[in-house]
Amino acid sequence: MRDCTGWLLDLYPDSEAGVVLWIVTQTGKRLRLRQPFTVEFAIAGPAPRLRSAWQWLRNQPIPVKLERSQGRDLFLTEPVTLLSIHTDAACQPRLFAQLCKAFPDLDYYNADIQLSLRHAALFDTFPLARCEIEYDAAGTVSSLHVLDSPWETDPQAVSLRILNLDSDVDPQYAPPQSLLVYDDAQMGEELALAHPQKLLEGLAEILTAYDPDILITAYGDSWILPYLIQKSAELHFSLPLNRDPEHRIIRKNERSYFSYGHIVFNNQQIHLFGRLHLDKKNSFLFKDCGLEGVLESARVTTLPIQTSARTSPGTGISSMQVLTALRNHILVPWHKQQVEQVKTAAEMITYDQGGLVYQPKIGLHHNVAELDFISMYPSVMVKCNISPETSRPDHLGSETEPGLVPLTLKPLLDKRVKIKLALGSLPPTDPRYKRYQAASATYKWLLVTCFGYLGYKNAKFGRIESHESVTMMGREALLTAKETAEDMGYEILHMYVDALWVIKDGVSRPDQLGPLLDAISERTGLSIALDGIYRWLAFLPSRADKRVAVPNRYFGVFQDGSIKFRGIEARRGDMPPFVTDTQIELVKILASAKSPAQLTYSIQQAERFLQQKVSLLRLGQIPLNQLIISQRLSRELSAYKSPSPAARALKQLQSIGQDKRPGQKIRFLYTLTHDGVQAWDLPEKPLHSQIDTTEYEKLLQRAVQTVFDPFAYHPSLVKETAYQECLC
DNA sequence: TACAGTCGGGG
DNA sequence: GTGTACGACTGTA
Repeated sequence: MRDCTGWLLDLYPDSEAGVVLWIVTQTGKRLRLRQPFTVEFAIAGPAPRLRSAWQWLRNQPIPVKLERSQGRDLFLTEPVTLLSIHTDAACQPRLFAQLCKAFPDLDYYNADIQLSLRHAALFDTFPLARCEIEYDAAGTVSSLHVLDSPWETDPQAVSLRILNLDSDVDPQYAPPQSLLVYDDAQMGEELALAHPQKLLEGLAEILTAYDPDILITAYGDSWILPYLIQKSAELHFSLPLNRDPEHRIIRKNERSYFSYGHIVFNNQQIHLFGRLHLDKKNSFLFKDCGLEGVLESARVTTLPIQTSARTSPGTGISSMQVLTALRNHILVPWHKQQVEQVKTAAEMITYDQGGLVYQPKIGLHHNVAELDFISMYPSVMVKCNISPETSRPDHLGSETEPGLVPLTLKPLLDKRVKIKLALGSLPPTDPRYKRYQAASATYKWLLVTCFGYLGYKNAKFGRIESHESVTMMGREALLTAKETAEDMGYEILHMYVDALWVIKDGVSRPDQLGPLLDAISERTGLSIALDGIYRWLAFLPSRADKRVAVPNRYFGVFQDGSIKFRGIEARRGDMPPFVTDTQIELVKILASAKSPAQLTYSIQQAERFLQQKVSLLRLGQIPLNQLIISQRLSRELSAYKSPSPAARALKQLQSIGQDKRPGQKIRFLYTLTHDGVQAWDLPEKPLHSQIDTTEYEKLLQRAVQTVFDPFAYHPSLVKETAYQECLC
């Protein structure tokens, strides 16, 4: 018998039986261990059907242990009678698929659960958990103890070997000539793509010598790894991308799906075994929060690192709920079917609204304080114990046992608060600072998504009534905050879901807001913080009707000089960088005015800056990539009923055999050509003389108007003097 | 003018 | 493998 202490790098089903565990030991060894692992799932239904299923299970080849049992379905008051099926982890997905095909009418429980979650429920494991393990000479684990928890803020760190794999240029802009292979110290090699055999040999040598734990690529999912795999096959070369020789690399297909009212495109994925492949271009989490964020997300969701890097926070929070359910012996339904309960008309009025949204007072304001509730909705869920099983408001607070959702959220919220507090007192140079920031940003997404998930009808533990309870409590809290502020002599300029903007004569310093913040926290039981005090802030009217305010169109500058803007052109992803940058720069110039008196001067400065930009545009001196419009395709080309610019650009691409799927972005320029646009991904770039500058001036004019309007200033873009200055 | 198409939002 | 809202706004016909 041997034993070791180490960190769990990866966990997946063995091809034969049980699970494979990869351990990075304290002494730096990489161990591949196996552990027998039996899993359980269950079916419910009419007794005769369960008897038939019992017979069927007895007569099929996969070994199973069957028993009658009872379980708790969160959505039912009575216990459910079950036929529970115990089988080996490696066989369960196949057995479930076959059983489900033979008995589609039964209710399935705990049937489609990630292996890592099942393991976590039993052994308290999670990615990078520190473990103490006993195993025999054949590498079979006999005991496993986890020594730390995902909720520790400073776990003993594991030292991982990281290898980066990029191309010399971004393949989106030009065809790459070589691959760059380098470690974290930026030491590495450049391998020419022109010589595949030499490329493979060079890479194999590095992989063997360095034996990385994590392979971080740019476009490894969509291009580099598929390319390497294909070349290896063609040349009969054995490239050690994988660490586990018994497991083949798997490719998960690309797909498009709906999320948040948009169609989203997910590229294909390449997963390795025993080594982790992370594609930084195919992971929102990686782009947002870096490797630290990816690892942190895996730790708290218990999803495998390669999976957690590529999934949405919705999947993450859902996994956490499933884990809570498993640990508390609550059945996890498959294909949750649930209808909204009938409500009276009166109930509809109180329930069926979202967050509280006010009409802001249009125009320019000075010394405005913005107060934000911290993680308002998740806090409400925990504080009021809102969960699918405790969601009716007449039940609110009456449950003594915390529900599934609060139980899941509590440790996450607590850890985020702990980290945020620590961040406040740490210097940015502290080694923990970066990790804490990444972790906080990661948890933020998990927490935010949890609320939406509560109201999603296909979520395993969603229930629309819980969703509505949360928004109702949120509205109440915001109204309480409003009353509190008014009681203390503040004027409310605006309220929006979890934030309010207030002013009061003589209040212009953060410390003056302390009593108000304390009073609101006291009266609502929720944490609220000062986002900042604006030197000035402009709430914008609707373009259609200048008398009507729009709840989320504003821009302003805080006392520290940082600017904040919502809903204006620069926030939109479909504006060309030229317009976005110019608009932001204009706001910054106006922001440099420390007092209303200095504004006149700043406005003049802003106008001069603007005239220069316009001149450069007309002279064709703005680089083409500053003029690219990027839009998300919402459908197939044939499904477009009217030829939008994006559709016309897509048509151009398709005519040269390039395709874009719904959810992918298409980039184009406004041109003076027949279509009025030119797709950026065509081999030919347009000449500057073909650019439709009036179209860009129109976009710019609009963005400029947005910024200058609150200052009652209306510049025209044509100014001969500035134009001539640029000509010289 | 009506309808089609795109975007943001939370922190 | 997991949020098909909702309203502001612009473009097309």
